[in-house]
Amino acid sequence: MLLTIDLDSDVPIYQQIRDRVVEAIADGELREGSALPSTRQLAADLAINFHTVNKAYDLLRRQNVIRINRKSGAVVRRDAASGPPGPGFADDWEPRLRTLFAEAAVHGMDPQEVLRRSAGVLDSFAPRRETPV
Amino acid sequence: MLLTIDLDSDVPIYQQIRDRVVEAIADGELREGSALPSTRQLAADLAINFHTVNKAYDLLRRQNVIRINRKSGAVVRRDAASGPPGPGFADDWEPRLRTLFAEAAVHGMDPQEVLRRSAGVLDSFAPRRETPV
Amino acid sequence: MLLTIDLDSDVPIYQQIRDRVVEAIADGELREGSALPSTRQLAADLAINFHTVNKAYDLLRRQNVIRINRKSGAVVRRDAASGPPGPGFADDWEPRLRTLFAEAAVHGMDPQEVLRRSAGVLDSFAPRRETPV
Amino acid sequence: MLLTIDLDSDVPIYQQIRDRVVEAIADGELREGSALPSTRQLAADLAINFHTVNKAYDLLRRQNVIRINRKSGAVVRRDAASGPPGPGFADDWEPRLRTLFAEAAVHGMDPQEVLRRSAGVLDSFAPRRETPV
DNA sequence: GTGGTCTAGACCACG
DNA sequence: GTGGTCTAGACCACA
Repeated sequence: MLLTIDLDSDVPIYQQIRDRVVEAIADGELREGSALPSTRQLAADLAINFHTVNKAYDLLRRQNVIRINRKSGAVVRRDAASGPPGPGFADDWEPRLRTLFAEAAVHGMDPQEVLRRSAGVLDSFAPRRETPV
Repeated sequence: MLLTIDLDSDVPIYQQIRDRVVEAIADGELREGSALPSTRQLAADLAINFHTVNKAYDLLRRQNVIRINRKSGAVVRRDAASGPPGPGFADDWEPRLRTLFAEAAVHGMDPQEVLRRSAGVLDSFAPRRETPV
Repeated sequence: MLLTIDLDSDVPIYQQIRDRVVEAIADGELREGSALPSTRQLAADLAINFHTVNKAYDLLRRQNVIRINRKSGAVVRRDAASGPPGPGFADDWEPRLRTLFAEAAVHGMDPQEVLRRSAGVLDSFAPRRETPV
Repeated sequence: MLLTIDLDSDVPIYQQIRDRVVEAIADGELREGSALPSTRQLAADLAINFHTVNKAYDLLRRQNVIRINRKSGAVVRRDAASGPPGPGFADDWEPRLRTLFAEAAVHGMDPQEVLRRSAGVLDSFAPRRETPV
């Protein structure tokens, strides 16, 4: 199965689906052009309602991660090789990074350890392919 | 004012308060033993319901960041110098890091840029004091 | 009642709600800061499901027309006095204008008549207030 | 190729075809009596299902823009010189204009700018020929 | 077959 | 009290 979710998590299911898809793209399991399962198919696989999958896909579409086609379903629209982020992206992203790192700092995680783990996560992602000519 | 919040954000207010307090500790503005404003005081300053502040403080307490005494109010319980994180902390924290980084990767932010910003955020925090003897 | 919808139209109800709200703002019936009815209240007034209103409000929020606050509900975020459109707006808007005008042209409406009606519609809108200092 | 469509747009393909044909007539690229490509030909050119083209042509026929003969295929039935619009046309058309202009107003586009763009679009259309005697 | 819309109702999170 | 989430099922639009 492509992705797993935790029904008991306090993170909404549609958000978990979004996160798992984004991670799958970063990992290289999905890449630009890859097809996602149909909403009803994925809903059946995860034993959840198809509206919830719908909401997740709609969110991914609004974030320009996938495109949705009536005929062919959901398709990955961008991956790491699809070009640099839009101008406003970092402004939204870095504050969240700051909050996450602050949490680690307060709980006593060493800055070197934070950096080490950061590098480790980045290394676990798929190497960036060259931008297609 | 110690912390500012955005009433129109989609992030719940109590969560914003938690985040700001955590960041203030990481920044060194608050340290172990520092007193937080009283719930009613902070609620008045932020023009919000004091139950909301209560909820934020309770969350911080459950996360071992502050302790709450009836007499002395809310006091910072730990900062970066208060010792290493508990055993389960990284298991909860790193997946969130992974999700955040995956988002950056998918939107095309260069891994070097991610690392650069990570180091920048860590540098903006207060240097670790020695653990008090 | 603030707005009326046509259940028999082929235009989706949530879209009609969006259109009516946008028109009410252009007409000056609603302005920046005006509160919209709560989702469940409006749903009851229109005798439709609250999820449909929810979808309409969410669409308006994504288009920066309203902001939604858990406490105070939906509030108008921008009107004609809220500053010029974002850079991409005209690129999305003018093609739709072109299609609409082409339809008029093909059906034989005189260009002068088109312009006359255009001016008439614009005159029916509220005069632009000065941007608040 | 006469017309181009965007398979990823949220606008249905049959609607896009209709729009492009109407615009081609307004532009003067097609005029009364011009033949449209056969459904199968156009479907092949656009790499879409020919039923979709059928649906678009049927819509144009119902809107009195083309007529369809088994023998001669689809032929443009009217253009700007084919006489004034029917009595109900403006009643259907102007509300859509109102909605479109309201959107521009709410997003802060200046009324003068709206009129300027309106005139620009009309100028880009083919000049009206005299009605053939 | 695909996704989109609307209805209906339960339950929760937030303030 | 507000909006948000999830479930469930019917029906429609599109290709």
